[in-house]
Amino acid sequence: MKRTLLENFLLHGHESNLPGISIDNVIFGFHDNQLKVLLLQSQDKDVWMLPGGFVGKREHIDEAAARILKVRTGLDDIFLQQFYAFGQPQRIKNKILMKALQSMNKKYDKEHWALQRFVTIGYYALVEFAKVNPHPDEISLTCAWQDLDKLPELLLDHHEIIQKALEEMRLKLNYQPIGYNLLPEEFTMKNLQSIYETILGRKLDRGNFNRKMLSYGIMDRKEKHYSGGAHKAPYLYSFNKKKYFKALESGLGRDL
Amino acid sequence: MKRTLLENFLLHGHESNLPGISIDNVIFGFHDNQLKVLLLQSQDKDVWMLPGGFVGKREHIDEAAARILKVRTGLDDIFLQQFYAFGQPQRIKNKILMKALQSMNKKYDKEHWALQRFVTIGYYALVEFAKVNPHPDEISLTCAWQDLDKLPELLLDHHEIIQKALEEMRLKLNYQPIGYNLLPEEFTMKNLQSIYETILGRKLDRGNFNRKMLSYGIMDRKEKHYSGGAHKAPYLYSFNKKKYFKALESGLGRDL
DNA sequence: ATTTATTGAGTCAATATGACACAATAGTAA
DNA sequence: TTACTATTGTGTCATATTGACTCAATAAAT
Repeated sequence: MKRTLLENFLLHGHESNLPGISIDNVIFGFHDNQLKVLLLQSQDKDVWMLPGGFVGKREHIDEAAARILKVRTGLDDIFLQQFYAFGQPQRIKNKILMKALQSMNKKYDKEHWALQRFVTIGYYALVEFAKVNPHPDEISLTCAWQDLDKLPELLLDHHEIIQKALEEMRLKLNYQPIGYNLLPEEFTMKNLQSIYETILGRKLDRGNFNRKMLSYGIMDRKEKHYSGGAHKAPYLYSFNKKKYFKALESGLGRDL
Repeated sequence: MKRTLLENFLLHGHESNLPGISIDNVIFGFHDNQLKVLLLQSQDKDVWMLPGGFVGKREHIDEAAARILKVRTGLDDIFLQQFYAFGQPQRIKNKILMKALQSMNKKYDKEHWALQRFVTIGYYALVEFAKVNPHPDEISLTCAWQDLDKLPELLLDHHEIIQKALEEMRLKLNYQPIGYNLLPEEFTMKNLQSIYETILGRKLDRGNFNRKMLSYGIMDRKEKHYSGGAHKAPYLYSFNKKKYFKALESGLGRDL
């Protein structure tokens, strides 16, 4: 069954997809006060890769990215941002797909559409960790969250792609609802601070971070406190969506 | 002669270029205290477009962008930054190329490689206005600088592409040598301020801008004054390249 | 009951910012 | 030569922001 899907795709994919263009999604989630990336493990078991795919002949590249995201996470309406196109001439998806082709005992040659050079367009997605049910596909064994700072060996330039995603996210931190999309409805100030620290790549002072975030007036403090951890129980907050998005228009921390 | 080049390109371009991918350069220059964009006018005379081109089968997309830039400006080693990929399914280069094909009286069909949908990758370039000698090509009549705020009618989504270039440039303003690449060796503080005002899209206070720029310690003040304009002659400055690039690493205006 | 790590709140000096003011001056007009 | 004008270099000052730091409160663990 799975084999049939893959066969069909390799033999007929060129009829419905654009040649030479692929999409790779860097899917970020937040758990245990750490940023995670959703990765696939190939059947070889030794290499991990970003969940990617191709673009339909009449499909917007943004739609393609959303479709691919949905396959992996089951989620609709997810924040998705294109950030860079990667176009080294060595970008050829040979390893994975060649094995697949060989295992099919099909005839194929170097001209096979899936063995050509691909320019890949990177998107980063911000998802709420708890809502995701990772979903492997026909050429992958595993689909799992990986710590950003403990990434396994990755296919091709996928390591570079993740780094670039982080860099671009850093630039847009004050203009996009990054905390909003990564966190659940209710969260602690420390949760939010951890996200900022990871994206900015440096530690922030707790008190000052607190003061600054609250000064934007974009969060509502709940009566409830977080319970479960040791030590003093922190307040829970949620974003005031209306004020948050209003503030993002001109950029957090930027003056009118 | 020109006809032959174009013919050759349309008939054989698919052999040496990647299918379905193009490059469009937004080339910025600075003159008369205004930002300008270098545009091409098609033979139809009514539509302008960004200077673009295709990617060689073994060429890095960055190299392709640099090659295309060189053809237009004659310049090497120019600051060039990829900023976005545009992939609506309606992106078909029909108008211009169809006319060219028709005028050749060659047989062609809807499957012609140049009439397929293209995903275009946008780069912005920052060039020193005075060093550029605009250079039209075989399918263009004119190649000229246009004011950013008085753009003529543009092909396809090229207007959107220019806007996006500006937006992305705004985000990177503190991390890229934007003034350095747009200005000549010596310039006035007002020149620099005009660039910032255009990119940020708002007026800045003269005195405060002055104070802030000088506080970075990245500019050397010359003994000479600018002469030519009426009124008090301003100082000339030049960037201290070493300090400038050092400061950009952590971002202008950002703390350590 | 005591310990412990963490939280909420606050202090305070140093720095940055925004909004102005004002004298100096290069070319222009008289 | 002189007055005029628009622009420049520099400075002021009240206010806002920042970074570094305290300290009492407190929830869970011992």
